[in-house]
Amino acid sequence: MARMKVSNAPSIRRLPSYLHIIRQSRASGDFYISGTVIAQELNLEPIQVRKDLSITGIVGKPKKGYPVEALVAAIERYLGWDRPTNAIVVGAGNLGSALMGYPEFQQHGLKIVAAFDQNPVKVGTMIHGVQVYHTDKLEDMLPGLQAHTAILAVPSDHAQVCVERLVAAGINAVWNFTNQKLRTPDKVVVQREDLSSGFAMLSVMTQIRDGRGD
Amino acid sequence: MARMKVSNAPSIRRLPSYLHIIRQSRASGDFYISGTVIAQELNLEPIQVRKDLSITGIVGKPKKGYPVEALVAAIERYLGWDRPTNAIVVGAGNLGSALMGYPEFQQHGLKIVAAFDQNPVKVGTMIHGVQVYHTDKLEDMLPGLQAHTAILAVPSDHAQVCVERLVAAGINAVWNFTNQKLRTPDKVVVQREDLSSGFAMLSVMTQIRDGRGD
DNA sequence: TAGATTGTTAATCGATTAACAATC
DNA sequence: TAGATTGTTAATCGATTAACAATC
Repeated sequence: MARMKVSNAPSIRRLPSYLHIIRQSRASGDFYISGTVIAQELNLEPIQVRKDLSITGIVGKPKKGYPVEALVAAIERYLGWDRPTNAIVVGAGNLGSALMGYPEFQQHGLKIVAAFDQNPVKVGTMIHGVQVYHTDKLEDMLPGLQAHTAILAVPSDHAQVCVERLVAAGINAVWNFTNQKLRTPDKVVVQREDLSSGFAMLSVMTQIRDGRGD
Repeated sequence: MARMKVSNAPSIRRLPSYLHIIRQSRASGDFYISGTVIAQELNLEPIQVRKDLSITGIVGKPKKGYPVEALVAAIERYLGWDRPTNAIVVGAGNLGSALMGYPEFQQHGLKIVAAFDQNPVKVGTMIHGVQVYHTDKLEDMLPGLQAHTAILAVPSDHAQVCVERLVAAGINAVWNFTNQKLRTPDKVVVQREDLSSGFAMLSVMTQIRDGRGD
């Protein structure tokens, strides 16, 4: 499983955007929303939206679109966002703190139940309502927290050591915000969030626009 | 240009990881690095690394690999990271502050020259060495800052209004950390960084591993 | 030299898009 | 009803992977 294979990955990545729009539609009282409207909103092709939504199993009505309530439920269910996920933040620095305060996570069932850090100045404080513990307490506390997901935001050079400890203590899903490739046992799922690759895209798009000749 | 079309997008997104490893290799005194080694480090196929690197124009030597120094320079050049990019951060909240303190940006030639925020408590302070100004000063200050890139980290409901002001004031590249789709003139390049889609991937991978039956 | 590694060309794979009949 | 929108099937497109001759 060293490299987890997910089919439909591009579709899955688009689902949260759809969910966002469909929830807005629900909030404004609509009962149906068409793929055409969603596509318009996100600058996509309607056929792509229909294809993506088909993975949720919801069928639409010609002329009306998809039933909003059922679609929200089906996307949440497909993503596993219909049940709570407890997570810990490891590394309560700038980025870790920002993630603790990120309001949207609640809408994904993601609950940050504790943070861990080496820095004695941070230990014992609350950041955005989350208690910060010393990393040494990790093994003691993790079982009681009912959390198997870790949001990793430590300095890059601690990343590998850190993840090994996390896995030993019971973590099996890691959202990796460091720029390190992590070596983990097969059963551990890792999603790397790579800011650099986003900036690479922005840089290249800028150059092309400015006539780099591509 | 409403939807900027970039060929090789997946390759471009991988280049920063390659660059990171090749720089490490350089730091440890190597003159050559093979695609095989890079692939091993990142859990990729060697053929993919070779294909990706070919877009930089650097040719390798059979049996030895690619010249480290030339490859670093070529990737930086391809990404436009060989020349400085001045950027402003708009929204000095949790995420905006974290981005100002993100050490890796320096290695990409990205320099944050100012931050803007509505909050009077923040205005006038320095965050990670970056001066925070009131958003009202945007139009006055931007011309003097020589910055055409904005890192957008305002609350989602301000995103659209905000980007319109930015564009009017001279911004032509936006790194969008809000969850909003932005409507912008064709000439403006936008890269959206969507945390939700990353979490969607993590959630689905977890479910598959736990036997959702996919 | 022998063999590891390259670059190229072709094959495969998967995602996007097009076409269109079905239908509310 | 007329027409917008759906779901399906097929075509296209682009990215990944395989095969292999060239070569240091």
